[in-house]
Amino acid sequence: MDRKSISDVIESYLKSILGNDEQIEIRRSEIADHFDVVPSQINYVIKTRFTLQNGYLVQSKRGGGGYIRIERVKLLENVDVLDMLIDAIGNSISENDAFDVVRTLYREKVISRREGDLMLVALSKHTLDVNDHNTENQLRARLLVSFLNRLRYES
Amino acid sequence: MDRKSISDVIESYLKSILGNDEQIEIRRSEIADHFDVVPSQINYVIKTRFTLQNGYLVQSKRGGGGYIRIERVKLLENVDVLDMLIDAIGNSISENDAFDVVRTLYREKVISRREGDLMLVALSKHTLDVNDHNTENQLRARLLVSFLNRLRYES
DNA sequence: ATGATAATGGTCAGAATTAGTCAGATGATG
DNA sequence: CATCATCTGACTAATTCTGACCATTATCAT
Repeated sequence: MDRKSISDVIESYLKSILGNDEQIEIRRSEIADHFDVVPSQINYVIKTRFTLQNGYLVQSKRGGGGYIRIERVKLLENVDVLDMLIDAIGNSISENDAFDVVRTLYREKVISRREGDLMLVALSKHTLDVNDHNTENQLRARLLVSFLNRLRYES
Repeated sequence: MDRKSISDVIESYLKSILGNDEQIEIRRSEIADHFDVVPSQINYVIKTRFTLQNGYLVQSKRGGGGYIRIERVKLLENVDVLDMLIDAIGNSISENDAFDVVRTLYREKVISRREGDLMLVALSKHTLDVNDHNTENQLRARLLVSFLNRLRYES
C-alpha cells in the first residue's frame, strides 16, 4: 500500500520543515542521506515540485558551507514575481506547469475553486488537442498569460 | 448462467472499494494482476464505465508511484441551458457568437461575473491569435464546449 | 597572495517504472 | 451471421531514479 514515490515523501518533508516560515536552507547531502537517495534526486524533487509555478523561489550556493534555499513567494503579490513567472512561461508551457500555476493561484486565494476549474479545462491537453505539441504549448502559454494579466489588472 | 463479463466484475470491484469515499487511487497493474487480465483492460473498464456522464472523474499519473484516481462528482440538475448551447455551438464559433454565449450564461446566472470575464479572455481573438480563421473558430468552439461541460458538475 | 585540495551543489543522459492508445482478435447477442 | 462489446498485446508516453561527470566556493599550505 506504499503508493507514494520517494520524491513525494521528500517533497512533503521539505514542506513540513518549511512550515510557516518564509524560507529554509538545507544541505543537499543531508537530505539525500536522510532518505537514502543519491544527492541529485534532491535536485529532481526541487526541479519538479518547488518551481516558481508552484510558488517557490530556489537559490543555492556551492562549495564549503554550501546550501539550497527554498523560499515561498506569492505570485501576484509583487510585480517582480509576476513578471518572473510570465517570463518563465515565455511563449510555451506544458500542461503540468500550467496546472501548477493555477493550483498556486487557488492556494493563494487569488481565484476561487470554480474559476480555477474553468482555467484548468481551458489549459488542458484535452481541450487544446492540437496535433502539434509545440503549437499546443504555445497556445497554452498565451491563454495562461492572458489569465494572469487579467488578474493583475483586477487587483 | 454467468453472463457477467470480467469487465463487469472489475467495475463492481472498483465501485465496492470506492464505497462511500470521494475517491480512490489504484495501481493499474495491481488490479490487472488481481483479475488476471492485461493492464489495458483496466483502461477499457474505466473508459466504458467510469465516464463523466456516469458521475466519475478519472485522473492518472505515469512513472514511478503512478496511479489511476477515480473520483465521484456531483452532476448538476439544471443543465438544459448547457445542452442547448453546446448543440448550437457545433465545432466552430466566431468571437461575437462566443461572447453572446458567455453573456447568456451570465444572464441565466449559471456563472459569475468574474467567471465570465475569464471565459471572455480565453475566447478572445487576441488570446487565440491563430493565423487561420477556421482553426481559430474551431479552437474557440472546443474551449467554449469544454467550459460548458465543466459547468455540468462540481467536484 | 597564490595555488592546491576539500567540500559542497548542478547537469544530463539513460535505466526503471509506471500508465495510455489503438487496431485487430475474440466473444456474445439478437 | 451481423453487429456490438470485450479482450489482447505491441507500441507509445510520462515520471522517477541513478550515477558519472562538471562547476563553484572555502580553506589551508606555502
